[in-house]
Amino acid sequence: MGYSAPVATLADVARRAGVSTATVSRIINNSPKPVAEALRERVLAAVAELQFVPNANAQQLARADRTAVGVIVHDVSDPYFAEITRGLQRVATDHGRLVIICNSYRDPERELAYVDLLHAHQTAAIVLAGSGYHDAPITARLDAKLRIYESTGGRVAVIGRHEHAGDAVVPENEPGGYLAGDALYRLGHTAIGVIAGPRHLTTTTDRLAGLRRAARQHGQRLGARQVAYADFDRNGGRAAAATLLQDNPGLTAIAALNDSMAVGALACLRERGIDVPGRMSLIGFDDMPISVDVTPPLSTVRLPLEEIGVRAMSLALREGERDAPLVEHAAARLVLRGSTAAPCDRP
Amino acid sequence: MGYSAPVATLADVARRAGVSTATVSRIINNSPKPVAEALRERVLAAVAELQFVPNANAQQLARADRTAVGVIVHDVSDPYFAEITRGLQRVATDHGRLVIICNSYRDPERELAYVDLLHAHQTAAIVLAGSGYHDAPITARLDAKLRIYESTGGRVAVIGRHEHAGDAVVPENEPGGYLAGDALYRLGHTAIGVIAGPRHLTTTTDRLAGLRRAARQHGQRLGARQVAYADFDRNGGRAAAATLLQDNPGLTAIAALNDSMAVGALACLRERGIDVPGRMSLIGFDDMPISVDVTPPLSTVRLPLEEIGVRAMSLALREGERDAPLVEHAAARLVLRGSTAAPCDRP
DNA sequence: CCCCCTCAGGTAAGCGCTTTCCTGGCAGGC
DNA sequence: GCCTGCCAGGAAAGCGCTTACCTGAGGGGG
Repeated sequence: MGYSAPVATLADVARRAGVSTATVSRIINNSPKPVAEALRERVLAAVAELQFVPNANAQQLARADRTAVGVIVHDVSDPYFAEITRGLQRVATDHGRLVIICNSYRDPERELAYVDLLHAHQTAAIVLAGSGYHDAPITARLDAKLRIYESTGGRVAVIGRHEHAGDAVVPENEPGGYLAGDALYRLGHTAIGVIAGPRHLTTTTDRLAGLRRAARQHGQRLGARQVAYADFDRNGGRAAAATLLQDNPGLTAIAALNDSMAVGALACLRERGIDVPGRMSLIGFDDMPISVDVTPPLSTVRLPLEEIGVRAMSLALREGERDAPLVEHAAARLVLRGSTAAPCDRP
Repeated sequence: MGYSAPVATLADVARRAGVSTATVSRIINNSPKPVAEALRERVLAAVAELQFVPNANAQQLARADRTAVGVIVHDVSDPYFAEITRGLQRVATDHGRLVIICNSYRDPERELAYVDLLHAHQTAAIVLAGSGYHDAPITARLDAKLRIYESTGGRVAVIGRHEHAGDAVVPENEPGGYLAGDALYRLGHTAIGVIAGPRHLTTTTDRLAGLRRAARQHGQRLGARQVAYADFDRNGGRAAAATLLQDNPGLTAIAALNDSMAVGALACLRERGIDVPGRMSLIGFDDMPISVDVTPPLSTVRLPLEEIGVRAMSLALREGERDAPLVEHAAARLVLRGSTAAPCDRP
């Protein structure tokens, strides 16, 4: 134990079975070339005895085909990406592909490094699942790396808005933002606060743009104090809610740019004894699985996350020459649950 | 576009720079062997011009060292595994290791296949994060495959109880179950129902065993009707809660064997207008991040999930000969929040 | 009865790197 | 001035497979 025995190779198996390596290779790969049954059995026996496991690197090198696919997400443990990943995985597995999941942890440099890494590993495709950045140098470098990868035969599909011309499935972030805003204004709210994600993410700006459009259409506008930027997670939402409350005494509704933040906001509101939706309406974005289980259940804008994953992987894996890039949109849908209501009369 | 240019190789770079492949290799790998500055620049320029990205498979094959590590989980999108994975990733990244995440989707056959796959890819270590199975043939095959992998120099660390002698970090499932049961009995409950996970998972039986021990100690016992088995997720919990309610009219408390199921049970209870904890106490297990955000906040048994991941990866990556396997325990801790209370007097 | 075709199986040339070992040029010492 | 030692750089041998091509034996037809 702990003693590292010499690894059995194809050649060992061949020697043991008294055949050539070519024959062994054909047998373990179910090559179409016919092989006598007796030989096959001898070889299989040798494989078992030597506990031979073919070296995948050597196989990859010798074969021409690329088989694995890479996925770059911000963080799999974030429910948003977890859902998308589930969809990605499903399709990849159905195609018999191994998926390599890379977490960039929202670090653009790491994202770049992962593109190179997946390129180096000869993956057949890369799916970029994170939001795009408002950062020209990074964006340009990313695009360049993806192009190089594509020029060597790799396929790329991105989720969301990226400065990369190619296959993409883009969630309707702007329309979704509009839906959330419109719902709130229609209910009669006029003093609305927004909990936004990091400024440099396109997801943030797109959703926010939708919200602003709704405001405009209802003759309102979102002032600087009405928008609090924070991290796209529960703690970010909680902190942003506190800021918003402090800066906008008359607030009657809050729109959070994702559900995690909304849940954080809910916690903040609960601590302060502010009834939702009695004294404050709250709407989220994404419709993560747990959103129905908080109290009150969260009104939100639903994005078909798993489906987005499915479609992105399908694009990445689609056959044939791609004359023109395919851009699919994933519809946002308003889901009204218990956390939104008309504003109460001022007491 | 879409036109697959011939991929630049090390040899191309060497030719372009007018040096040997050995020199290029040394430069791009920062080999300790000194190289004249002029050459280095020429080579780097050629690398950039040709957009050379080294073939990782060829590198792996030529080098002796194994660098990536593999992780096999049931499902990354399950919060339980998402948390563990976060810990695993962090440590691996700190060690500069690429992590390959494999989702078995709770299919033992797929788990076996992934062990082979990770073996084939020459990963330095495999971390098995899912629960063990009560299924002798599967268990034996898994153990055999892991042994073979280890005999070739691979390192293995498992999380939870598996029939594999080796490094492990095992969550205190039995003690945790005891903690949950004891808390309920101490509050005065005597009619307790249990929402259990799949019978064939060791996690289920271990937690249940703890619960039974608590019952015994309080002069009670858990009858067959008091235990409902279901899938380890929200829907499973919801269905199981309904069954329990139907079969046990006098029930005053429910222990769910994980938080997802507890959340499902909560939904069931809410639908039926059964107040928690007024008419029914509820306790979960794991303490997932969202457990504080449901209403009432969930009492539960906390497992340090991310830490478990950290420790498992540290074990897998530890240096040196491993004379004896290291088995670490991860302590379960009772966390009482709002979903548990003394039983109300019968109305 | 011989020739040629067929086909199972083997031979060997890579796949794209790393690394050991070797070479040739230069400086320093006697 | 010649020999030794040192060092930058190159030649080439693999790493463990796959596969195009070759070989030799057996069978059928003329």
